[in-house]
Amino acid sequence: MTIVLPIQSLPRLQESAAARVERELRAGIIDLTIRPGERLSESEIAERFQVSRQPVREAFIALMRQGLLDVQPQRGTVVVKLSVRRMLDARFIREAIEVAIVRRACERFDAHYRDRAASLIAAQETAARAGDHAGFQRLDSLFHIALAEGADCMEAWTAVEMQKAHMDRVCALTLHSPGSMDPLVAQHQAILNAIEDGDAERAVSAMSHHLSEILRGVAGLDLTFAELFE
Amino acid sequence: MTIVLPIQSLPRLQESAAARVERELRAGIIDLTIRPGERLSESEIAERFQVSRQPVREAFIALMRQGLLDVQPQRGTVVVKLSVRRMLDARFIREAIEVAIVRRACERFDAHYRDRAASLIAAQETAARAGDHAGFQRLDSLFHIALAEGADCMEAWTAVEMQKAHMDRVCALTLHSPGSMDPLVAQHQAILNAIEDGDAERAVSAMSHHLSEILRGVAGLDLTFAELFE
DNA sequence: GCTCTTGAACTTCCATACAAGTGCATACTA
DNA sequence: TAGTATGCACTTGTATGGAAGTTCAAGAGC
Repeated sequence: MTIVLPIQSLPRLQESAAARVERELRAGIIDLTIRPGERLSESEIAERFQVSRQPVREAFIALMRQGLLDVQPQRGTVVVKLSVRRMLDARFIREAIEVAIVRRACERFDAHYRDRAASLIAAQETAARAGDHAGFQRLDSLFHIALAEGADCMEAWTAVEMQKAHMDRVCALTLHSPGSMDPLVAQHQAILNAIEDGDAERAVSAMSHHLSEILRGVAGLDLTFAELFE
Repeated sequence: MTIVLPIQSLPRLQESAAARVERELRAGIIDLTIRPGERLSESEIAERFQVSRQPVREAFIALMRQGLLDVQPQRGTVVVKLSVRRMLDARFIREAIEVAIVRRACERFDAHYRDRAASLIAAQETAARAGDHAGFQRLDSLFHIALAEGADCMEAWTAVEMQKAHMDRVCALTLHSPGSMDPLVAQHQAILNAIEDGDAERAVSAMSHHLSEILRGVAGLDLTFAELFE
């Protein structure tokens, strides 16, 4: 007797070419490997990824909707420049949603994700001491996701993710000094503590403060890196 | 001497085929002309709109990102069914953002848009008396947009729009009784009054209450129209 | 009657060719 | 020289054919 796995029910074993191009381009745009203002072209990217123009085009359109590319018909496609205004707008929207998330988390928060959030904070301390910024950033994201999951707000998180990209892109410019991560860990702990206490107002103000502090050190970057800003 | 207008600086005179297909399909999906659970296919829609499959495909992908279509590779595309959960998630996100908008509006609100919001409320009263539900819905949307514009939060509104679709889709099921629009007008007025007074807490609770009342009458629809819900 | 195979008819995904528009350099004209 | 055509090289947008995968029903084999 052979056991037949329901393969067809899985999403798909291999992501599509369009999805791969979009994922890699997105990562490059956010970490500024692909520079703001840079001109892209469907055919050039297609050649680089060894695919046809069509999946590249679909990736371009998707990234345009996310506000990362500017597709100008018959003219060309450019990576949108950084923008203080756009960053502040992103922060405004993100704060609105994440504040609502922690407020709900104070009412009901899955115990499993409370433990997960706590262990993520511990991992962040380790990463901070090791000076592992890339790892820290990944753990930071996972912490916020854990809050959303614990509060049963994953749909809200997908809305946050789009905005987060515009904050991350500007933050990628900052030089990470050795002790820059420690305050963020403490802020995460403060948020989790407030949630565990069920203190909504404290949780909200802790999250609000945290999202402000993330952007500490970006002031003046639009002058230092003027060519990257619009 | 001939005057040459800078035509090339305009966005584009005629929207692309893909944009047109997306716009029309989206409208149909939201007003339930295209029924939840209905099966679509690129070639069928392409024939209906007299375009090739490619722009239809792009429209499908865009609508999938908005959570309105479910594109299953090599299997088919279906209009996602209505979902109470999804509607509540949309309301949660929308409330989070719109509450933040009115809160900001209490701090700074462009006078021009205050007048515009007031005139929109007046127009809503007229539409309500005439029993013009389609017109009322359009005016309702314009009112919320005016708030966002007045508070200088248009980026936030684009985030709201995506969620709004999931609420509108369920609301399209409700039978509009003659007096159902009057309370909504009053709620709009309450929101605007609070903003004019600069009373943030009152504005927030007015908006919150308004967004709750919009969904009045949808309770039990998932049982009455079980085949449209997942 | 039941199980398995097989093939036809669909689907979405990708590659390729062509259409249409933009910008720029070059050459031509007054 | 200044101004104006004009053609070329590029861009994105659309059409179409085929590749890869899924579903389903008909039919062979037991």
